[in-house]
Amino acid sequence: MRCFAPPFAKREKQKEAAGGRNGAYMTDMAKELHHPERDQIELSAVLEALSEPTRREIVLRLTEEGESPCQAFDATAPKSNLSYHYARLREAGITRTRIVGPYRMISVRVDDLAARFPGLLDSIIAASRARAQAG
Amino acid sequence: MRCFAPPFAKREKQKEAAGGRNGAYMTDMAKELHHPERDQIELSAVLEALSEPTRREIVLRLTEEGESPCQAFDATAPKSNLSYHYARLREAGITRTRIVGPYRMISVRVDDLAARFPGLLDSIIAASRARAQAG
DNA sequence: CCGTCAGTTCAACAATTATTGAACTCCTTG
DNA sequence: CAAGGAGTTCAATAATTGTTGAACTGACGG
Repeated sequence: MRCFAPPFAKREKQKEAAGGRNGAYMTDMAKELHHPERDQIELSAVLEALSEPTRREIVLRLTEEGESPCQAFDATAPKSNLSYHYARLREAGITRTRIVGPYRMISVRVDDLAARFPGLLDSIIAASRARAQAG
Repeated sequence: MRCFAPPFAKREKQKEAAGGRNGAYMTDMAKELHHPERDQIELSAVLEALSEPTRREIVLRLTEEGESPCQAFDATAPKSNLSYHYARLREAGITRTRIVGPYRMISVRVDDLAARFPGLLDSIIAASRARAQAG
């Protein structure tokens, strides 16, 4: 946690104009993201994460295309909404995200999920595919 | 919908005492409950319903013991909370409830779920069993 | 350094979920 | 009919989820 960032002179001006924010962002946007260990992946978190349609679509496409840049999903939803969904998927142990310069590559932890909950991801993917084809 | 129930004289008194409720319950508590048709069962609803631990426990026990009276789960949570969970399971198409006098028998729609999302319920049950044994 | 881009964080907001306890409805029995 | 039991409904509440847009951070190139 870096808490000694210098004052943002430019930001002070913008704050006055936008009239929105108090306090500074002091969050450390790390170069390595946290992922739960395989044995920490919880069934409830996985089921809940995958019950949401946007997140299920992301996972479906990732299983079809393999590791992809987050950018590949830009047309799916606004950036900040996607950030939220990526975080939910990652925290649930469903995806892995690695930082490559200004980009992020995201992939499904297929092996971990299969080891942890055999058949679960496959059945959800299959159901999603059937739905996508019928729709 | 029965809308011509007589005024509840006794209830009027209790309302004064309890100081809580306005208006009459006019909901028709039918003898037959609505269940979605097999092809109306939605993946999101199923995943979300089963992401909740109490509901998952109910379903797990039902698959082990077969159709059971709701009473069998009385120790799991308070009655009103159970009513809520039963309704969520039923609406999601996961369980079937039939009314037998003052009792309700509840069962899992195993065949429907298997037909609709092959392998899904099995993998969730298996994961829940593994968890129950480890816990 | 500045400007741009990729993606995140934040706060606000609306919607939804899960829980609670009292009142309710329906059924059964005496 | 009254009483009791099974289970539901209702309204209130707290917590959580999903969305939004502005501000932010870090990387990169000129």
